[in-house]
Amino acid sequence: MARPREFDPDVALDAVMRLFWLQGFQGTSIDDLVRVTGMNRYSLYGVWGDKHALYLAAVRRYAESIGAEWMARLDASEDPLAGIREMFVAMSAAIAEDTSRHGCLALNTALELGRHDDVARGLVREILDAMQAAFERALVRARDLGQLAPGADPAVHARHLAVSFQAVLLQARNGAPRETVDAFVTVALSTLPEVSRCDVV
Amino acid sequence: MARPREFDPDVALDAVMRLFWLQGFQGTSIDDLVRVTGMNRYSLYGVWGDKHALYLAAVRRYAESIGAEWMARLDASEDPLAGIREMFVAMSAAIAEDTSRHGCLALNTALELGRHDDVARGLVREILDAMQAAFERALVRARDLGQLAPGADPAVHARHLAVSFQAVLLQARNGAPRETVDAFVTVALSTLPEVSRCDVV
DNA sequence: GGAGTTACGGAACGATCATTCCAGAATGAG
DNA sequence: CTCATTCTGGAATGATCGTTCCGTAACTCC
Repeated sequence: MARPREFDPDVALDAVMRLFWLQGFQGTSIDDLVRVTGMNRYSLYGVWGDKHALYLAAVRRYAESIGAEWMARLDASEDPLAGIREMFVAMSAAIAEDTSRHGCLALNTALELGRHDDVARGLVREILDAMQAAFERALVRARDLGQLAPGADPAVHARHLAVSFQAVLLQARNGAPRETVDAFVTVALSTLPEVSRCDVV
Repeated sequence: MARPREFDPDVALDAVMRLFWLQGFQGTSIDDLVRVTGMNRYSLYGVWGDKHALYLAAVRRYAESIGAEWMARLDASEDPLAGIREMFVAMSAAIAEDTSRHGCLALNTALELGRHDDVARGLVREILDAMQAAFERALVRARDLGQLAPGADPAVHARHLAVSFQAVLLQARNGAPRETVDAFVTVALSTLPEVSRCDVV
């Protein structure tokens, strides 16, 4: 019925997401987005609305792709406590290799827009809450498997793990030396309320 | 010999620092700075140079006032482990009261400018390293007082504490619920390698 | 094949930005 | 008082920003 579009909105949004992830909201111009998507400027407005709406769409895409992948891997781990450990180790390894220091789009959003923008802050909160919930699911599974020390509160430790994971991601953007990240992860993971010699006594 | 300036550079830099702290580098215009300092636009350039140089001066001022105050308090604590605990508790309390979500200027800088700006990143690194060193001093003092479990490495735990403190500050900007911050602090502080019943056994 | 609809490329607009220029005002030295 | 010097208020500059308009091209349906 009309001229077909020459772009794939999904592919384009992915490119947009990656550019915002790298450069931030204010640091990315519409010209940049036109260049990276190969799209027409006007079409870009037609599909997603203005820059702010496009940014929110990119953050949602981030949550549904990058974020969901990490959480799915955690949920799929047969040994939940080992899954949590692997998650931190994998992230610190990923950081060490990321010379362009992406960090985490959700945290970047919280820092850049969160103070003024209630919608963005709510979106970030959803993402972080989802991560916290994933940690809590893993801890509850661990408890049911008898891996947890009695009296340990999965909710409290899930909060700690979620914030700790954010701390690691912050170091990513920050360019902290690997030994700092490793030292942090080691000590942070030592809080996992696993059944240990000490508790058995 | 000439017309005297109508402003105090120290007072002005303080106001500049607070505005950058709240609004970020890109989020603060020269007009904003003119307004908040009451200074002349041209004088502002004359004293500090361009916007970027002014921002770096503000970050240095932040380190020398706000940052140094926290570290001095830690160094002054008679009971070093208690001093560390109080530092985290005081910060989470301060966060809960700060409805405008300042966060930490050093971390904000790392996130906003750190990817491109080597000078800014180096400056932030100095600040964070200084904080880590302060934690390490406290832990070494604790060890000398016999408060630390044998075999505990002050350097490793100092890294953990420094990153954990950053994590708390991140929650500030983020607007996380107080219970999350409290849960994190409680668990994070439980890693302090204090002599305990378990170790005595 | 013509009509209607949608996408395209690019120019154009108004606002805001960092930075600089300029004319007048305030001071101290001679 | 006069002059050199420095500061002040505000206008001007040039670039970049997000957003919109417009003439043309490509496609489907009748």
